[in-house]
Amino acid sequence: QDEFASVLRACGDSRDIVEGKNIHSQIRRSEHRENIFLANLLLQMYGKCGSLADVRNVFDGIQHPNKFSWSMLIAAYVGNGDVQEARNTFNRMPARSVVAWNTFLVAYARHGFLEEANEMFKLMPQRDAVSWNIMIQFYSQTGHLEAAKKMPILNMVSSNTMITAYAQHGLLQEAKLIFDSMPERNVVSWSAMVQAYAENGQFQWAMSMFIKMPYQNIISWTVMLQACAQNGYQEAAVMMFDQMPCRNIITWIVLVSGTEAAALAFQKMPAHNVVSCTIMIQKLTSKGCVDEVELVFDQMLERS
RNA sequence: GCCCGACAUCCAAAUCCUA
Repeated sequence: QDEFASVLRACGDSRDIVEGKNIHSQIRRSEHRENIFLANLLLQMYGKCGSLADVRNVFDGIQHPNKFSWSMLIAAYVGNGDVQEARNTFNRMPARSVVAWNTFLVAYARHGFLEEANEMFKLMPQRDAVSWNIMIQFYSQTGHLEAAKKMPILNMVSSNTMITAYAQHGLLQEAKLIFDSMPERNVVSWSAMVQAYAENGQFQWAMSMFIKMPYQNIISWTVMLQACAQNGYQEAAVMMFDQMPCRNIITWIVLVSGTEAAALAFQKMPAHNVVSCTIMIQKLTSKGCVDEVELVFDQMLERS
């Protein structure tokens, strides 16, 4: 049922495990209780919500897991940092799809296991564009830019990854060269360039990219907001924030961490999490506001 | 028998951690 499917997706995206479990029991009571498509989406939802016990439970209830079930199980373990279980699953699955290989490759890549990732990549029976892109990202983030450069650019994601890789190594011209040579660009390409300039002190270029991009989303707005704050444009940052068509908790956090009026912004935030409280505590600590630190800290404990 | 067929893996935004 498409109805169940889209609600499950939404629960996964918003990490709403309560609603997710609610849907789960509705499915169990419905004619779809054996539906593997919905079972797979349940796996994904529980994985995103970080409930590995439920993931296992659902998986064990599937009579004949298909390739989607298996790779979602691996993805759930990888996403929650359980490399051991991801490996066990990978080893005991009957037929390993490219996606399963890729998903598991990500586990090694995220943990910076260079030899293991290289070995794995070499052993793969097939490699697709995603496999190569995982390696580009992996080499870049472990500081092996030369190795990353040797990889083929297969699609837009490869290019976007290389833009970020060059920018993180301070190589703006190279990043721009990739950007200019792309046959087509998406919002990620543009945002990556905005950030590339911003992080390398080229505020004007960042701004001009931001204005030129075909459309902005919440991430590009947030990147630009941070660009203002980072480069010392306090008023611009506040103006930016006020003009934004949409905001989420991360936007608010960037405002709190990047501007002078942190305490005020912190109070006005519609919601808080561990990160927002941590940043506020850091700010208050550096100013020696002992009482306020305790207040925020207690708030944070209450919440979790 | 063959082809096709919903759902999985990679890229851009926040603090620290991830042995």
